[in-house]
Amino acid sequence: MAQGRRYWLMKSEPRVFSIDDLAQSPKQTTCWDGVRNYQARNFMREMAVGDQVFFYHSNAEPPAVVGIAEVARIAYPDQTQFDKTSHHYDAASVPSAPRWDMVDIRYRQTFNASLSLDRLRQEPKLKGMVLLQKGSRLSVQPVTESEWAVVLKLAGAKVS
DNA sequence: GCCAACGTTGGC
DNA sequence: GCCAACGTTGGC
Repeated sequence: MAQGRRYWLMKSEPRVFSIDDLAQSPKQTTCWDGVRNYQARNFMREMAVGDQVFFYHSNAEPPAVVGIAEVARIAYPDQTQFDKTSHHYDAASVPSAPRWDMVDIRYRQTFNASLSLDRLRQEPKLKGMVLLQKGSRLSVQPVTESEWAVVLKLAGAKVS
């Protein structure tokens, strides 16, 4: 295992892009465009290839961690910021100094039983998770190694 | 669909 | 540099 491999959680609305969509993408890989929050962007800039990612369904019934992906490409400019026809267009960003980045993530697995937000809240060991903090809305957030292990265990997922 | 919490913008 | 107004996120 690579030293210092890190763990993250990324949110997506399943009606927009679900973990099934990721699994069915070419090479089971997608670029994570559209992030327009500086904190989330900064976390993506810290990512390394091979970092592990919990795939979280937000605005879902129920909201839940549904599986695992991994970082396949480190941060690079999100082209949608320059696309006037895109929802994510940012008139204040210029190609010589792109404001917004994205990473590529690759599908790894879908949990047999997804872990609802409710279930996660019931686990004392996960009290500190960024996801569970009051008012937390970050769409890209760090997960500690111990939180990663606890969630995996709750999911009954095979550790590889 | 509501609205609390949070981030961003822009007037001053 | 303060802060009110506004927009967005995302659980419920």
